[in-house]
Amino acid sequence: MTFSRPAEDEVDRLVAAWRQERPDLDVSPLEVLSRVSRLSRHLERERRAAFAGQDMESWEFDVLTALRRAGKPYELSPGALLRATLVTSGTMTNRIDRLAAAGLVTRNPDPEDRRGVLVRLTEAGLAQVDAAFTDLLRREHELLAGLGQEERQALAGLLRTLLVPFDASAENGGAHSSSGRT
Amino acid sequence: MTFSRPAEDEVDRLVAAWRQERPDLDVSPLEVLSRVSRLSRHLERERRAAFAGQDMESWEFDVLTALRRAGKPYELSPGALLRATLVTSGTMTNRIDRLAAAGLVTRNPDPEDRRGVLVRLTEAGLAQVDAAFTDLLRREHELLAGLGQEERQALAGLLRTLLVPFDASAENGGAHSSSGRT
DNA sequence: CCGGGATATCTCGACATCAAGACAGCTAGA
DNA sequence: TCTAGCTGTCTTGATGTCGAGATATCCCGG
Repeated sequence: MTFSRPAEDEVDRLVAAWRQERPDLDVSPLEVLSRVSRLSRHLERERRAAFAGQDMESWEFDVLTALRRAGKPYELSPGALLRATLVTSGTMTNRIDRLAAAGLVTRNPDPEDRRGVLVRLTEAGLAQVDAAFTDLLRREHELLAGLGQEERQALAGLLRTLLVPFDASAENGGAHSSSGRT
Repeated sequence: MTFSRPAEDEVDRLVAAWRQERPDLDVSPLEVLSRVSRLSRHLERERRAAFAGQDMESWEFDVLTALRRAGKPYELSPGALLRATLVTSGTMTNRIDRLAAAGLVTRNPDPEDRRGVLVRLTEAGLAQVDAAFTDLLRREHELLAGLGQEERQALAGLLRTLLVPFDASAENGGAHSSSGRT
């Protein structure tokens, strides 16, 4: 094996195998979508390992950053949080329970809607999320080291094109207050 | 709101919020990596919904396609399967148990290594995976409708660059037999 | 003012995943 | 040949997530 072939990834091998087995099908969509799935899985694994060092779980981080982004007073409804993190309502209730038990958020009644609840970051929560976020950015910056500035922008733009249809259909939801998964 | 602004996605909003709250940080990595995570999550949700129509779970599909890709006799070890699907060994044992109970695979002793097992697709498994895969490709093709041929290739290439370091470090694993997540 | 439908959150049970460790069998070197 | 270490698979217990449904409240039209 020489040294200079443009590096192959697992998806290249996977696609080649499919072309062998099913030459009748156009498997080219996998070149993009399979890479998105696999990359996401690797990223998730990295995040998990990295957060483990600072007593922080990946799911905690997702919720806390959504609150942090919202700005003072760092307060969002469970509904806004579940739209931001793309989980179901049952999952979010459970997450809030545990974050509250850990003292990172408080759960307060919404003065304007008696069905509602407002989840607010505590001092401790704010401190933890700021530390973890700074750290995450540093690590993610390294993951992108292989790409130049222009390439990153191109990549971001292409991904946005794929993402817009999904985020648009969820648009109605709730006053598109905040949202997004870090 | 006019109609022609270049469409925004949730990540644009998320990044804008961070720039407001933490102008001291360079959050540009999120433009790429947050989109990868969110897109993957949306794709997963789509797949789940789509497969539900044909008595097929997303995790079953992942395992069956890995076997299908391997070519006749559609047989791989649990180890190869877990590397292909990026799950842990305990998860794979559990998956194989359930697939075998459903009659989609059989579990046979490896004649060359008495610790080993070979998982093989049954006729029923082969039929199911071929049907599901054809269907998946059709749907994934539609998801990419927003991009032209050249854009897809560019996107695939950029993602490969990010993926190579991960897949390379796993390279040693097991005779890089097959692998890949569909 | 009332009823019906929408919305916000929570409850509950099923289930898939992970992490760590148990164990049998392989393999290379003394 | 024996042993030490490695590999491949399975076991176990904890945990997070989903999906469906329950409940309370809101809001609009009549």
